[in-house]
Amino acid sequence: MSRIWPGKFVLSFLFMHSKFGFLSYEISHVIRQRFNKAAEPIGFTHAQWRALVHLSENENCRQIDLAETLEIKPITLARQIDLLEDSGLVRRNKDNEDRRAYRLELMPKAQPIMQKLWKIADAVEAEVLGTLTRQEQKQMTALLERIKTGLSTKPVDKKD
Amino acid sequence: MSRIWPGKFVLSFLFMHSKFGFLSYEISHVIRQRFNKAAEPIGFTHAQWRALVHLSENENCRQIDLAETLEIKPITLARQIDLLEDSGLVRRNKDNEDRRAYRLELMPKAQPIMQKLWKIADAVEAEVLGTLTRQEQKQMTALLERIKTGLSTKPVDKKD
DNA sequence: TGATATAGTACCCGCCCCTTATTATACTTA
DNA sequence: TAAGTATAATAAGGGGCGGGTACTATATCA
Repeated sequence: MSRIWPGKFVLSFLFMHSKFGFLSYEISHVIRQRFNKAAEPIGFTHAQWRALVHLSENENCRQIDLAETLEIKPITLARQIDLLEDSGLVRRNKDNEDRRAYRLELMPKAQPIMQKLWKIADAVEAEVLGTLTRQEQKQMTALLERIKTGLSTKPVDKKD
Repeated sequence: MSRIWPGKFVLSFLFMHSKFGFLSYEISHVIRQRFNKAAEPIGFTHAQWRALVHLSENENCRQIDLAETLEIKPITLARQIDLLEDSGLVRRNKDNEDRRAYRLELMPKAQPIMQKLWKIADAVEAEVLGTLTRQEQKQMTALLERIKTGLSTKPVDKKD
């Protein structure tokens, strides 16, 4: 029993488990941290930021649709919308055709704030992605896009 | 004022902000969710899992070193170690050379559990990465590795 | 009309991480 | 050796983000 390996369990790694999960988590974690720190003076978090951006890409949508886009539960989104509404960046408009639902409207006040937040987001990403060439950055973003697309077409194990 | 764009703020995207931050977050979020759901019967979370793996790669390290590896604060790690110690997977050994510090030891009991968790992690990743070819998976992991390496060599803005 | 489904939310909980302050120990320096 | 500083770990307490369940109001279907 040769004990040339530094740890008892290192053998597990001879089978080359992928570390994609850890890597993507750690990197996105760092991005979130840095964004939150930089955006704290403006008073917004990464989660609210994410909601804002996805909302701006799909304005006047219902909460449930936005929640699905964000891959979070409606109740979780409701909290973020509460905050954004308190800040005056978003308004809940009663849906004409379905009185249960709201349509989310981005208020004009959101524009300058989103510009600031984009600046922060871009700066953080530039810092994080700095070690890659532009070519590599594009490549990786494309790969991630494909993964994400694959996720939505191949749900976990919905029973229906 | 041509209003051919679906939303008022879509113009922001003409400048092609990178969505790497969102993408990495969303994907890692899905991975965590699926891992946690699958690992719940065994009684461990993704955070504990992460600690276990990094510990197995660097056995007998001190908490502060492991915390740095994990990119979390020592107090945050201490909680995870509490749980892992309660489960009998990890033991805190007093450091001979520094009586303030502990050396973290993986207990034999950890091995079978880690095997199960690796199975879950591998399955989740296989599912998530399924849309990419093996070549592309390697490519992307390599790129992420480089990003992560770049992160540690270029800290946020430590003042020292 | 009654049964079922859906949009949103209130309430409560868990996980993960943090800030600040504290204790015990180590190191440094005078 | 004594004082001051730095460090490893922890206690206390809190916040952000997310979920489960159950509820209300409305919609839809039979």
